[in-house]
Amino acid sequence: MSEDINTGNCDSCIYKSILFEGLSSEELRIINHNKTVRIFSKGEYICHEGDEIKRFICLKEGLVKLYREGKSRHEHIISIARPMDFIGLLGIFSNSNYLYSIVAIEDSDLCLIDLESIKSIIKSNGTFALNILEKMSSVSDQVLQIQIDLAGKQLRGRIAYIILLFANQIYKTNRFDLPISRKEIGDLIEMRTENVIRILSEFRKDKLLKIEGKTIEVLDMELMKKISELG
Amino acid sequence: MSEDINTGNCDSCIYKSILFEGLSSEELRIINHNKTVRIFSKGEYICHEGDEIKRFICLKEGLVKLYREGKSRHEHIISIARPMDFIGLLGIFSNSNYLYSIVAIEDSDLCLIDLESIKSIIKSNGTFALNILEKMSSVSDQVLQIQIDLAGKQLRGRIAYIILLFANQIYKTNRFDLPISRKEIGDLIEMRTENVIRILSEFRKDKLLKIEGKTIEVLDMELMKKISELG
DNA sequence: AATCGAACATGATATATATCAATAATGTTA
DNA sequence: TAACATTATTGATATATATCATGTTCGATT
Repeated sequence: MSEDINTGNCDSCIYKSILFEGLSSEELRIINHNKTVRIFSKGEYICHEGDEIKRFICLKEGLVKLYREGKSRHEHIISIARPMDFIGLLGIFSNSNYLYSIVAIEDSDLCLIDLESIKSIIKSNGTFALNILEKMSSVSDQVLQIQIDLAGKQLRGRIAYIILLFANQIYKTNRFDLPISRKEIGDLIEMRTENVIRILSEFRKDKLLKIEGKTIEVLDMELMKKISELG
Repeated sequence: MSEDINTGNCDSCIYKSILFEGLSSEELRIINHNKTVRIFSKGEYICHEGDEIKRFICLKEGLVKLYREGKSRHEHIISIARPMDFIGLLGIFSNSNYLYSIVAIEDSDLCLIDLESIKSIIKSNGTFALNILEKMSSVSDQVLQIQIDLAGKQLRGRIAYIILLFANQIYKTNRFDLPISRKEIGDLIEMRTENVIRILSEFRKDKLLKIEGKTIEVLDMELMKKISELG
């Protein structure tokens, strides 16, 4: 386990302009004194399902996955979160315990802010309150949209959808390294590992994708979009 | 179209104690003057996908469905909302337009509050802000949980899950009238109408359910729970 | 370099689900 | 009441997906 660090200054943080814009210097001081900045290595747990929620978590750098252990079936990945997402998003203000686990899938730089401090500032600063409401709403909404989008698709459509999500939303390039295994892709879009592999191979044979291990290149973006939408 | 009415007094509203508890009398006056109370008949649209979001919608009585028109496939019902749900929930603070349509599936009594008025009170009253954040978070979270729960199940499990949702969450009784058609159940849990009917018949033959048209009685609650969890 | 386990890959087969077809029941309108 | 449309139902079949079996590749460890 790495040590907690509190070096990062809020003034230079990417979140300052998004979230903490209108805060008074006193409010910023509170945040600054009640936060922990820490690097989590790939594979390291950030929280476990059932843990008490004590921190408001911001992802500064890296990539994490939120997932639930299925009682009956396999692990279900709820979301892959990237910087600017408030990864403690869902239910953080309505539940006292996490409904999912969070694990770093790349080395990640996180800022953990004491939740009570955030709540006290919400109470005292309405603009901040509205701001945080908008941001949380947006992130939760995105997660839900993805679940709904996926629910209506069959395997080919789901694979195309998730590849495009990585290409266009997360890495913003046609060529990228998958941060997760084929099994984890299956956990994310509810299909078996074998079928993930099979359909990726199909897309490779059909010249839609170039695949070398974890490196994926989207060769025919238009057709991928069509498969994702209609699939 | 029925006429807009503004008779309901906020003092006697079920939402007052949940949501508007700590408001000053001036703030309550603002709400009271910027709201519309209206009955929507069964089948009537409350909003259409794409409409601009201008109101904060509370369901006082009745039942509504939120759904998206699928581009490729069928209609997808996102949620059946009941009183105490803020049905304009998802993205109301982060989007300017509705991502789904809302239709009354029973005669429903709604309170439509001007969204800007709500926002201005959020800014001026931190306790209200935190309160609304908690409630919105809770409702969004529930919707997401249901989607995630359903994603991992096969047909029998999904039918059991949705029957239990109606029995335990919505109507709170073992015997109730389904407010929606078999086709709509299919739209809600992503399966074809024929299979909804088939599996309901199966459950009837297995003495799990008693079915007379739209009236459903859960005969073996324990087994239904097991099917729902493991399915 | 040898060994081990995990991830990747492909084919054969079983199972789950959708689709198609046909009919019955129900409600709605003229 | 007749005529019609919508919903509910069941069976036969096609398709999609999961499962099983087996082998290969890759990376970590010794």
